[in-house]
Formats: sequence, structure tokens, C-alpha cells
Amino acid sequence: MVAQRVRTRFAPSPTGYLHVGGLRTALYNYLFAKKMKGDFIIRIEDTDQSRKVEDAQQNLIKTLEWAGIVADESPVHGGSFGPYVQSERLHIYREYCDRLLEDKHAYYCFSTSEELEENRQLQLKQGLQPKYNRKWLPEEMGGAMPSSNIRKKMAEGSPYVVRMKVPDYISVWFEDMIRGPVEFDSSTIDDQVLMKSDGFPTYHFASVIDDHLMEFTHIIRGEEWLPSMPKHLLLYEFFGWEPPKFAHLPLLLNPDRSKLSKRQGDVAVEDYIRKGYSCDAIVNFVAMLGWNEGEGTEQEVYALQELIDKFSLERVGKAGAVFNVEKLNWLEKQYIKHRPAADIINTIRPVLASELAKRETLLSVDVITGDHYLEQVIELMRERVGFEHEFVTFSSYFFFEPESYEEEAVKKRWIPETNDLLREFTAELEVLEPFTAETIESALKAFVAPKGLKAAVLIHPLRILASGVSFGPSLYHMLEVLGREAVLRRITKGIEQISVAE
RNA sequence: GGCGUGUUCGUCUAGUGGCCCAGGACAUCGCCCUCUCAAGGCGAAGAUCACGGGUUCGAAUCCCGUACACGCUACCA
Repeated sequence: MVAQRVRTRFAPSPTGYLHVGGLRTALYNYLFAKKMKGDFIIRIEDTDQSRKVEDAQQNLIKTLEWAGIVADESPVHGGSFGPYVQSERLHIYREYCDRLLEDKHAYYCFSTSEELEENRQLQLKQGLQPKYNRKWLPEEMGGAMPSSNIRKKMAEGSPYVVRMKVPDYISVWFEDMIRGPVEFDSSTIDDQVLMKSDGFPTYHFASVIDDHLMEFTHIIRGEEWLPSMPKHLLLYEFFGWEPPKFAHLPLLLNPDRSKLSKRQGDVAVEDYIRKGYSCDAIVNFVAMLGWNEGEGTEQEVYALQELIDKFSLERVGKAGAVFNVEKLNWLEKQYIKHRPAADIINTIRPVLASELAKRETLLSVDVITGDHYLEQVIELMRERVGFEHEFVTFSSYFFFEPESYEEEAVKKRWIPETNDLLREFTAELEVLEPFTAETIESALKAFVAPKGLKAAVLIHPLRILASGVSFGPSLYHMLEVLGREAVLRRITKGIEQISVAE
């Protein structure tokens, strides 16, 4: 390794959205790099042109940055090792391909898809791992194909690929940073295609070359690449390069333990963003799927910087983890409970504006969109909401008149005297000074005591009239925030609308 | 079929030869608090560690075998 500075990368294909599994891979790469005071790089692997999705590259980078994972180098940020998009580096792969051909580590192959498939089926029938039959391995490299046939094919302009030539005896052992020593059966290693007939390299070829040229010190990726390690190590050997350190992460699973997929739940990070989850909770949750601080630590809530400080690859587990949304929900609540009100205001302002555009409010818009009012709502509701947008949607009575009253609650809480009591208590509220939770509570208790009644006889009806529902924050504080005018209006309206038969 | 990896409460996990027939969190249930809903506090239930052998004074931990799950087996990445 030329450079000692730690460099890691996240190398997605621009085929769509950022998968939560990809987020975790990116996150671990980022955490490791930042922990080691190194660099985190984004590279786009678009060698399969048929699967490329417009704008996917942008969206991937944007979603990562939303999560707080900002690259030091990338197609957007630039850097010394560009280009950072593989389709812009084809001349590099051709050069290295030529070198392997010269060194007799690779050869041309003119086999058709049909021939390959036929050969594959034959081998499967025999219970063998399908391997290329080396039909086009030239004589001079130990095969049976005369050079003249190869030259003839080239002259005809037949499509070909370039395959690596796997030696008969190679080392099949390496040390994985998470799993420890891993061994392979060398007989299963195939003459992998390195360059496709469209002039693009395969993942195997391009990633080895780029990982070396971009000087990555650690490759942290999903375990689906583990069986390809022998081929990759061999390519490093062909080029005379020292390989980086490797760590293969276990996959995230569905509840039925199959690989995480759309059919069983949301897998795009965007889906969670859309639902209202914050980046704090998502990052915390994803990090803890298969990693823990160790040494009996029981901490569950980690901010990004804390994760950086404490992250270690050795603490990543080997087993696949089931993506369990209940834990994510709990984490989101923990973050909402402790987040600064100003931050929450920034998030709910657009939500509130959107609601105000749809519905008419009888409250002063200047007041209910002001910081002071919103801070009060937030402090009353933060222990009761599951998402930030619920400050607006779940407690809409702070912004809009209730449109209905919870039927069951009305049945339960209304007695024949309720409306008369409410009317009479309204007169108390009209002259109450100042209009605060404390004075409201005192007034209410002073009101019911002489009548030999419990406070509850008014508390529940007041709540229902003020909010439309039977649950919510402390009644007195709610009434204070709403203000006298709104409270009186809602009580008066409620009395008109609710009556008790019998 | 072949190769590779994995397996501890429902879920995420602690654990790395004795502290553990197993700790924490989420979820579930109950009590307290309480005007409601929450939050908080306390408690309960829940895995002898996939299964079977072996090594050892002693195994969740080391070894062997089996089962199951996941991945690779493409001119996908």
C-alpha cells in the first residue's frame, strides 16, 4: 500500500433508490473511515448500462447526505482519483485488460450464450459447479484452441469477451476482518469474464482495478461477494498488487429471514423518509443492526458522532439481522423527546403550511405559525407523537377547530348536567386573569367543590370540546396554549352540538 | 447439485472455557403515578444458546457430524 491513510468506499449501481442494506454498508464504511481519521469515497458502478436509471446517481448521493454521510470524494465532490463513475474509465480497463492478455493471464473467448448455457446445464446434471469449459483457451496457454482459429474469429469481427485464466493451483485462503479466516475449494474457481463484448468490464475486473488505483485500504461490502474473493485475490496477484483488507457484512433479512425485499416491507430509505422518520433514528437503527459497542455496554441510542467515536469493525456481528420496525419506532420517539424545539419547528413548518393551504383556521395564523406558539405545542406533545409531522396532524386541534367529537367519549362523559355546568364554568373562564394552566386548574376545582362534584365531571368534557378527542396532553396546559377566545368558542359550539338524550 | 457463510428470549443483541440452565433493549402483560393519552418508575413472563455426539473437573463458548437459513454458481452488480 502506497498510502497509509484509511480510505473506504461505497460503490452503488445507479439502478434506483438507496436500499436500507446499502445505507448500512455505506454507513459502516463512513464510520470506519471517520473513526480512523480517513476518507470516505463514493464511486458509481454503472458497467451494466441496461440497468441504469436516470437521476439514480444524484438521488443516491442526496439520500446519503440526508443521512449525514457526506463523501470526501465522489462524482459530485471531485477528487484526485477521478473519474468516479466507471463508465468514464473504460480506457483504463482496456489498458489493464491488454496487459493481462500480454502476460497470458487472460484470453479471448468467442463462445455464444447458447453454448455457455448448454454447457452449464450439462454440468448441473452431473452435480458439478458450472465452469467455463475453456473451449477458446489457446494452445500457447495450455488449451486446445489453435491460434489460427482465434485470428480468424477476430478477422471476422466476431463478438468476444476476455476471460481470466485461473491457474491450476492458487491460494484459497484469506483473513476477513469480521469473519476471521475463510477458506475456499479451489476447484470451483471459474475463468471469470473480465471484459464484456460491449466493451464494458465486469464488476470483478473494474472493482479490483479501481480499488487499487483509488488506493482504498479497506473494502467493506456485503457477503454476497464473499464467494468471489478467490477471483479477486487472483487479479491482485496477476497485477502484482497488494490487496486491501476485506470485511464482508451479513445481509439484512425479512421477518421470515429471507433477504430483505420489497415484497415484505419497505426497503428504500426514501420510504422511511416519506413516513417521517428522522435521519437520527434511521442511522442509529441501521448502525445497531449487527453492530454493538461491546464490553457489556447497554446503550441503545447513539448520535452519528458517537457512532464514529465508538465504531469498530471487530464489533460487527456475523449473523444476518431481521429488520424490525418496532425498534426503529422506539428510537424515533427517543429522538423526538430530546430534539431541540427549533429543529422540530423547521420540520413541521412546511407541514403546517400545507395544512393551512387546505383548511381554514379560526385561530390567528400569525400566532399559530410563530415560534412561541409552536414551541408550546412541541413541549406539550413531544412525549405523545411518533413522528414530527404528528405535531400538526395528531394534534391538529392546536391549529384547527375540531370537526367532530369522539362518539364513545361523549357517551361516556356526558351526563344531563354537563352542558349546564359547562355554561356556568364558561362565565368563570371569561373573567379569569391571567389565563394560565394554574389559574384554570384552580378555577375549575373551586367551581366543582361547592357543588360536591369531582373535577373529572368537567375535565373530560372540556378536553373533548377543546380537542375533539378524549386523549392528549394535560388539559390545563392545552387550554392555556389555545387561549381564552378559542376555548370559549369551542365550548359554546360544543354545548350547542352535544345534547344528552334521556 | 457444487462452493461459501450463518444459527442465543417474538425482534435487535450481551457473551469468546468457570462470574451465566444466560444480561440489556424493543415488543407483550401488570402495578405505581395520574383528569385522558402518553412519558417515567417498578415488576412479570419469555432462550439451559438449532439438533446429536465428543473434548474437559467444567462448554452458549473448543472439535466433529446433522438440520435449517442465506448468499454465490450471469457477457448483473
